[in-house]
Amino acid sequence: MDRTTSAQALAIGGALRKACSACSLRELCLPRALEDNALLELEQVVETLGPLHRGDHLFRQGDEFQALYVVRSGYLKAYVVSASGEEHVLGFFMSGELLGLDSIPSERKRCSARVLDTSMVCRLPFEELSAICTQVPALQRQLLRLISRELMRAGAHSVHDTVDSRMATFLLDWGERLGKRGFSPRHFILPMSRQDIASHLQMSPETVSRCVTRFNENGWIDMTRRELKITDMSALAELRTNTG
Amino acid sequence: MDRTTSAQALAIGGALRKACSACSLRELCLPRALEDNALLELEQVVETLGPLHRGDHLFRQGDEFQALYVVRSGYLKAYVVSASGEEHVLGFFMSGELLGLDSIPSERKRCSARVLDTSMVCRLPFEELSAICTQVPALQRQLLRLISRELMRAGAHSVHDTVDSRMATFLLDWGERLGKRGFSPRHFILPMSRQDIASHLQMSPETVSRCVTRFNENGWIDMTRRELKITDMSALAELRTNTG
DNA sequence: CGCTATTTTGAGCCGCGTCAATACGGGTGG
DNA sequence: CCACCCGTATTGACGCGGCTCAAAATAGCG
Repeated sequence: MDRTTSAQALAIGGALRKACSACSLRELCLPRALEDNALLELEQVVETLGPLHRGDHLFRQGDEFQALYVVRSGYLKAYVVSASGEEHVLGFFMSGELLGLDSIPSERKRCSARVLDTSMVCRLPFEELSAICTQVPALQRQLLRLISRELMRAGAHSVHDTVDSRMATFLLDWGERLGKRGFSPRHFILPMSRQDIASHLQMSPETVSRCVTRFNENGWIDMTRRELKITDMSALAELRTNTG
Repeated sequence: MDRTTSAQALAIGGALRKACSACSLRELCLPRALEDNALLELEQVVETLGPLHRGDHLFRQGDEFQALYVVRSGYLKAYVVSASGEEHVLGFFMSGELLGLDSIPSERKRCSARVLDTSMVCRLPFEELSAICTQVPALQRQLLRLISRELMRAGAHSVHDTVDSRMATFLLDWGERLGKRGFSPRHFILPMSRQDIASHLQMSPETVSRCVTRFNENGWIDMTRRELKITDMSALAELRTNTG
């Protein structure tokens, strides 16, 4: 999947530059339910960045806050580096998802965003976006909608569920997000390392590994390296207690 | 403090009904940095609720989303009830703080809010608020600011710190929030039960209790029941690793 | 002054983190 | 095409923090 995705992004890169209206992500993204003339305004302030490559930084902790970002294609992770120097992964992002919402008040980025797999990204300068919002209530609404969705996700992070529960939730959630984008929700390639998963789910890499092994042995999944086939959806679904 | 706070709220309840501009919370709240005419608009859609009493619900999980709420005085908690029937406390709120941000997209409240101690609350009907935002960029900005602050708080919840670390963080944070409101940051009365604290910090009530005992023995705090004196600020500060 | 809810204390156990060693895989150069 | 190397992933052994279960102490309330 790595290569396919990035190749596509490259191929249509030129066209992306001026077309929210033609974007396949329209329904998932900011312009959802926007009228044509509003879309035109939005398009004028959107810049497309990329292709960005594995390891590149979209922004860094401490940078000045200036823009929001939407993933066009590829995958990114957001993370903070704690005082003790360890990385803590806040989340992973795929096409249509919004990054950078955490930093508006401080005027400094609270986290860094790094590319996991070759990506195209739309940049929405915040000042301009904000200005358009005052003219287009629907856009303002949608922005709030997306922000609030983000809040929910953050709040749902109920640790103190079992390790198995958190892992199952993570795998199912990732599959569902892919499903909304037209990919298979039960067979995919994860773009992040075990370390990243561990950090995000608040456990050790060893535990992630053991968890995967266990799931494999139980016949719930078939996972080697980063390729995952979910073979027993309902078994995983039973493990996750929370609101997804 | 319980009685004092609620009594004040009652005493000036009448005046509150029409005065963002005279509100002592103005700097902490939504109207921060708003011009006078914008304030007038805001005042016209704000309703004041209360006094609400311990145990009352401000809203419940599943309710239709219609408004945001700002605490005028008193204390509330937000929580979700999981499928297994247990309560999970998402956060505690004091004067000037905003509730209800998690629910915008779903049109249904994702959590419930319950009064911990007699409270006055401002109700901001979302439709109207949203409409004013399109006319008053500064308000829109401030709303985003508050929402984003909320996001940060949610993200900062780094479990997998020690129990002691989480507890220290919680106590210091609570004190600091009180400090911003003119109260002592090192001597106060917590409005929530040990159970609530435990749920919020993702630990068992027994562990909370043991933790308090330990802190007492170390001479860091002097806490009996809900009254807390912080006697060694720096000891606690050393425990908290994260961004507060 | 008893009754009940909350908090504290104690004993025991288990999940998961830590440390350490091994296996795997992908890239590189001969 | 194979040998080598290094980063990532797996597996194993062990210890401890914090959960669980259970009981005692304390506070709030009629």
